Amino acid sequence: MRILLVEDDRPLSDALALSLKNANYAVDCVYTGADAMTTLSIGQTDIVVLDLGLPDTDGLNVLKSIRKKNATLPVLILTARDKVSDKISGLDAGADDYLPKPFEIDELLARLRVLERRLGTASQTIITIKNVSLDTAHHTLTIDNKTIHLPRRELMVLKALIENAGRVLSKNQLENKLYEWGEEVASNTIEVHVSHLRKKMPDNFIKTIRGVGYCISKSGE
Amino acid sequence: MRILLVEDDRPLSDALALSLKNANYAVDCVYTGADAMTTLSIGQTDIVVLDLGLPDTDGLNVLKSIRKKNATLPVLILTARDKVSDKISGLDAGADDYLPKPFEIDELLARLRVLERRLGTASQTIITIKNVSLDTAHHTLTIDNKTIHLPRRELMVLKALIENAGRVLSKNQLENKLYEWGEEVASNTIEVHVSHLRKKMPDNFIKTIRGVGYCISKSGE
DNA sequence: TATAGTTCTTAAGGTTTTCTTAAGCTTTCT
DNA sequence: AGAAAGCTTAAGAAAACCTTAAGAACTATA
Repeated sequence: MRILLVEDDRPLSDALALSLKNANYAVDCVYTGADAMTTLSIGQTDIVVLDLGLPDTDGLNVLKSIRKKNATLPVLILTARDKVSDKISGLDAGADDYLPKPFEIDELLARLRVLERRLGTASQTIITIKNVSLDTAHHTLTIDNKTIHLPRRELMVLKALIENAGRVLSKNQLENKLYEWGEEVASNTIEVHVSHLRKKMPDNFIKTIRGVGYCISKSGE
Repeated sequence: MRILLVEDDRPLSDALALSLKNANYAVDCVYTGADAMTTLSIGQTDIVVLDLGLPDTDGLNVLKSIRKKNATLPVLILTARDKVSDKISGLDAGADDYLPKPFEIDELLARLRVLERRLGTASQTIITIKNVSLDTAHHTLTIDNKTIHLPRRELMVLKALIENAGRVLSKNQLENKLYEWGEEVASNTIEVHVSHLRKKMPDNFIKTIRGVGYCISKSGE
């Protein structure tokens, strides 16, 4: 799950980014509305966390631009303004949620989970397909009542595939879910992780679609 | 657009219903969780506005029942509880939004609009786990009927973990529970405390989940 | 206020796990 | 058969975590 964090206050941005990373999100930080739009045009963002008090433009304008191009991308607004009227205009401009500062990071995380869940990419902590269930909080995979531990990256790959069950994800898309900017990887890492995963999972659970990518079918078969 | 309003306080319910009707919603009013479920089974409801303080059951249970039957029906929670933890448990139980009382009707309406738009597209003093029990009031730890003294910080770590048994707490979260503002710590303190704690506790009582944090399972194993 | 006894934080070094890379092998398609 | 794509494996590098010990910072007591 990849989050675009638009927050001009560096210390706050850094702290948030850290917490988000700890919660296993990939985070791209930008500090201006213009940069936000540029990043969004690349199309890798799953959720936007947007501070309204930006230096270059009013955050609300950024929000409106986002909405013009993408009607469904989840946007969570973050702001010091706490008048009810601000809230209302934010929500009406197309935000999916609104969190007034100061807030507790745990609440932000909870609200993000709501947005994530809504993405269809059901991201409760436990995701189940057939006899396989993945506990993303405890990093464990349970198959037929046997529980094993999964390392971070393998978990991320499996999670992405399960969340998108029925759809094919290319290696590139998977890489984008695993790695942030400037952290790109230049080898067959994904293949390796998939290989490791397969050893731990039922046969043929992760299918390869040659020339396209990987896929887990919704029914598990 | 048809709203199910679940609110047991008659005057409030009447007032809300009126405002909602003025805002062009169809409103079904019920005053108990049981009635709510009955109404929902008819399947005409678009959005649920749910008060958590109901006479017959805890609103959270109603919410969970709703979620079992319908994963996507938008639910907005309304409640007097305003602790962040309440919010989080509400959101995690499947609510789409959360509005603490008292609120302004206009904000409720704005939040309803968001949901609408989307439609288009431990508190006990003594906690015991297995042979370990922690008396949070007296700051003592008892293992197999032997009482052990714990230094303050170790106790805080253990308490946090035990109170959240079954959940994984990151080092960061633990730090947040231990240190106040301006008291932040810049080293591996948590690791050290955990290390010390482990010497005093049953083997494998505190598990580490690499890349995530620490966890004590509810059963102790 | 001095002193002794705890307790806390840091930091360094050691251990274990996890990640990436790269090379060679296998499958699939033309 | 040959080429391209994918799979597997192993090894070194990197990251995360654990342990220990030393000194700083408390606390209690005289």
